Amino acid sequence: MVGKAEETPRERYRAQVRAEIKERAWEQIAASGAPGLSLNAIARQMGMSGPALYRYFAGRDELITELVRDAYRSLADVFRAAAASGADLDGLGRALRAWALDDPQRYFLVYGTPVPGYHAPDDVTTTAREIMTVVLDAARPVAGPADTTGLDDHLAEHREWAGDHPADPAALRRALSFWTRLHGVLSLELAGHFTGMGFDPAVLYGAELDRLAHAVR
Amino acid sequence: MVGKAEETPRERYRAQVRAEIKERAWEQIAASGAPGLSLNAIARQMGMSGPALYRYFAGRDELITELVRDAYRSLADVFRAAAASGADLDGLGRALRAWALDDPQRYFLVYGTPVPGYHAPDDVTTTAREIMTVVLDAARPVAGPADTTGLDDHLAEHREWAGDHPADPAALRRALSFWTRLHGVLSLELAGHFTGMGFDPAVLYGAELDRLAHAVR
DNA sequence: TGTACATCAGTGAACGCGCGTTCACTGATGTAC
DNA sequence: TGTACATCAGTGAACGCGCGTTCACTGATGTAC
Repeated sequence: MVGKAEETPRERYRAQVRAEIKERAWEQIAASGAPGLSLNAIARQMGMSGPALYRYFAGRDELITELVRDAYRSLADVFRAAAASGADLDGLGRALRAWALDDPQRYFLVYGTPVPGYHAPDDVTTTAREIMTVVLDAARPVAGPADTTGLDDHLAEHREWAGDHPADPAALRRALSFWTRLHGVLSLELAGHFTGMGFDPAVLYGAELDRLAHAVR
Repeated sequence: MVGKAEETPRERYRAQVRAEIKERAWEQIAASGAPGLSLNAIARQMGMSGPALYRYFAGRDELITELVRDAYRSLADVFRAAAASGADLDGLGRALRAWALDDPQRYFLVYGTPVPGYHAPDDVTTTAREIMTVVLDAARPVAGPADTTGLDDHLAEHREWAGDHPADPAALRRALSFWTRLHGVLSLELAGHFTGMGFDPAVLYGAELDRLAHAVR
């Protein structure tokens, strides 16, 4: 045995099959949405029998939970990478749109209509916080005009969600607006509500992002 | 026969049953989301057999389509009523939030994650335009500062969605922002993404609406 | 007012389907001596 | 190096379920003469 974390062939194989199951699952979600995800259909597509999947996942719920986790993780990674290479709020906004367009159903799995009854695993809140931290970091340097709505005061008093991040109220406000405004444009675009309206969603998104990056007024 | 539009007892009965089917359908959607809607379950709840529903709807798809239509119609009515009693953008924003909170799954049926493959009936675009017109009317009187992002120019050149509404580019921009920004806050709130974050979604919504009502900068 | 007929709401059985999941098993792969 | 054993991936049959939808029918309600 040489050193640590040796991986046996069997472990490698398991990891590969697990990965392929997830891939097929994403394909299926892309094709017919998360509610239509079927274990048997995945197995069929992989040329194996349904029960075989139970070697890899405890059941349908666990698979979906894993996909949700991966989706959060994926966005967090994208954001961290962007930040690491010097992206500001504007850069994060572009990264977000690229990530969303890359796989709309993945975006919806995270930010879309919740299935009544289903609850995401607790550990994704950690990843969600990680995402928020990156945004808060980027929201900090920019100084915008004062808030006239009383929102800053409210946020100053309710900053649990920011953890111990040293952002000032204006940055909290900007980070939140980054989230809600971009989601507003993005989710309507991905849901197809802009089709046939004439304008280019990218321009709308860009304008919204511009106003955020320079200052939320 | 007295006058016009006489309604026979049978017609009245039919209308009642149809209405009850829809009610139960909404209850079911509220409980387990639109994808989980089942004709048999509705029939069971009404104390009748499954096939009986086929007297009232051609099938599951037609029922859902009807619900989508009703949802759009409902929002359009709310907006028209608000506008008729003198509501400005701020009033429309409040009406929108009330309508959404009143039945979150109805909101999601209109603005939520689209089911790949399903297409809303064409005639809802008429209702959607009606909704947009009310917003455009309200967005008109307010004069805000100039746009610095080039969005106004773009919208001036792509105003198909506004029909022949005489709104100027700034109003087009404000109307669109009304839609995307409020949807951003509202959909995240309804999906539960703000729970546990500390702040009050109503305050965030109110602040966003304030900035819209006074001027989109 | 009464009778013959037409309309139509609702039933029950049935079809075919796909689902998630369990279980006892076969057969291949890896491990220990 | 060879043999005995343990591990474990995958199968096939089965269970129970609910779904949407069709079909031939019963029985009540309404209509025409």
